[in-house]
Amino acid sequence: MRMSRLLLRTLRDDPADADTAGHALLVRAGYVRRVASGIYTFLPLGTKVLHKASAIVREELDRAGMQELLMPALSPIELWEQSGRAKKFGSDALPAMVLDVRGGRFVLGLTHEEVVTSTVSAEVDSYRQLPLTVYQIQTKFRDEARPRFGLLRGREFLMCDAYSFDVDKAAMVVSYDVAKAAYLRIFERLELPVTPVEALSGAIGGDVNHEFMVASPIGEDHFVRCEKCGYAANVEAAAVGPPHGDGPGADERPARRRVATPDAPTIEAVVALLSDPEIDASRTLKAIAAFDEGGEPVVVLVPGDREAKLPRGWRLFEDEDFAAHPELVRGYLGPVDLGVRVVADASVVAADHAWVVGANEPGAHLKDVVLARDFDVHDVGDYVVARAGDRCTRCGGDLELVRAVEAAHIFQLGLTYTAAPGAFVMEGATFTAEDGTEQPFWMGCYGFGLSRLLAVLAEAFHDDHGLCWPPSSAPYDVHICAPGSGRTPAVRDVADALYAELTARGVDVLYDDRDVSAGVSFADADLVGVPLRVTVGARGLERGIVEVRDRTTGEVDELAVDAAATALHARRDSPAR
RNA sequence: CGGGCUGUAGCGCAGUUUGGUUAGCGCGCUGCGUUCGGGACGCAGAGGUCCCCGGUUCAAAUCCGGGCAGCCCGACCA
Repeated sequence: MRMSRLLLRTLRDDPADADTAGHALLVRAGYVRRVASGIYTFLPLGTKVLHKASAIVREELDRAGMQELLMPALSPIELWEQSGRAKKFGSDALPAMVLDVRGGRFVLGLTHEEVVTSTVSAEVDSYRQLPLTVYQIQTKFRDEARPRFGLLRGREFLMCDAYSFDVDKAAMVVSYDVAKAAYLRIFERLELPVTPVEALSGAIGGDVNHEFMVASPIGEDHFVRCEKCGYAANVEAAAVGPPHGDGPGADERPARRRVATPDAPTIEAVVALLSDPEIDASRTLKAIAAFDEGGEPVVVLVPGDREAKLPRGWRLFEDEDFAAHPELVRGYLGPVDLGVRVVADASVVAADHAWVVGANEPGAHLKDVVLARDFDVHDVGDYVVARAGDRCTRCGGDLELVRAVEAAHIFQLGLTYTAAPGAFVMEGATFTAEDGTEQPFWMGCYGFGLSRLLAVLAEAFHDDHGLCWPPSSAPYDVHICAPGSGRTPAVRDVADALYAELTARGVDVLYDDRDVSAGVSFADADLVGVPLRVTVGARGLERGIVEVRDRTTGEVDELAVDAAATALHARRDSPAR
């Protein structure tokens, strides 16, 4: 591509609305432009990178035996009503965009379990057609509460989503492992270090699932990793081991007493009000009202300085639930003499000190409350969100906390969309098994954020001067600069010839044929970040050479003019890194 | 959804407090000339619904009211 013809304008200043270095560079270097909040145009350079990444995704998924198809972005709401997920629209978990148009009400697809399940159900009747995994690369829409970080969280984004269909659980696990391995190969080819972590499944459903996390300072997620045994999990899902401690001692402790705490419904407010050097948030108990999977009210206790984590299927109390249960006083909940089932995190039971707890009446708390003496718990479990320094449940090692971007997320859906009671079951999602019986499909689904990947790559691969693409995702293989070509015919002739020869050999070249100063040409080359820059100039031609500079390492080599094309072609195929 | 900040040329910004000629600056853009291997310089130009609607006033980018958009922070509850 001749740069004089490329739809490209580089910017000298960071755009005012860019909040990360990577995104600022994608805008400055002319890869993307914002159209509206969370909505972007991919200019030709950005589109090239999307195509390069998509090609890798397609190659690896095809190689894993998957088949590409393309489903509509618009789907009739009836499909979502059938599965029951329409009821979740508007929530954070399922922020769907819904459209009333001629012909009825449609949903702009934010994920395609319903569509793919009805499609496959209509085409597959027999176990002989299984296993089957299909995928698509398509634009998705989500009504995000707050789009941010450029391409990282948009309202419209490009995604690769795959769906597997199997005869039973064991076969599903095989398909899942195949997809997981394929995704790992994709990240390897993109040169992005990724960590698969155990995670929560949210509104998608299913049990086993993994997120593919890329460590990054702009990540919106955190995962914990055990340095010793390699266990890795999202903090929301991580199992946390009980801390050391013997539980409350048999020693004499002051009796519990009531203290007035008006207008102090939060832990911070209570601690501030008591202003007792002995009492910080860790000496208070958070008591959280929720419904368990059976719909029964339950109160969960965690230390006041910890974030709580609810088991699958549990649901927090909302305003109307508190209204319906006046005995549970919002902001002043405590375990003493509470007529509701109480469960506690293991760290609560292991602690050997007294607690400050809500008194179950507005404006009052209880001090010096001791487990077993003043209250009992019906069950002990793992109810806290992991944090750095917690112990690994597998090996007892220390967990470290890593900030990361969720680049992909894969799920073992099982029968969630086909037969599981109370799940998002679609009609007729069955096949005839070998024994002649009708059986539901066992499904998996596998999502990979492609436009988000652009943001992740830009964040991972840049320096002060611009982007530094790895060859696998770079928009071009080679960038030719020809300073002085506008007034030195020999330079122009050699550069033109090199461009023509490389292009003929299938090397993808960005040729800066603009009549601009050397400084501008080099600065733009740095900004755009093509892996190899070739400089054809009068200075080198006097010695019969051109210069090759590696954008990432800064290493400079010299090549004889007449051998340059051959050498660059060879280097493109096996980058010397 | 709550709070804060912002909206002026393609991009980055000043001007708004205290209303007053023809609304400025840098980058970018066009033309001519000089220069030119790390974002050159001179001269001459082009480019504006000052976010929108309404109001106050002789006069509004500036004051008032309402709206919209962007960015940031927070988001249940403990």
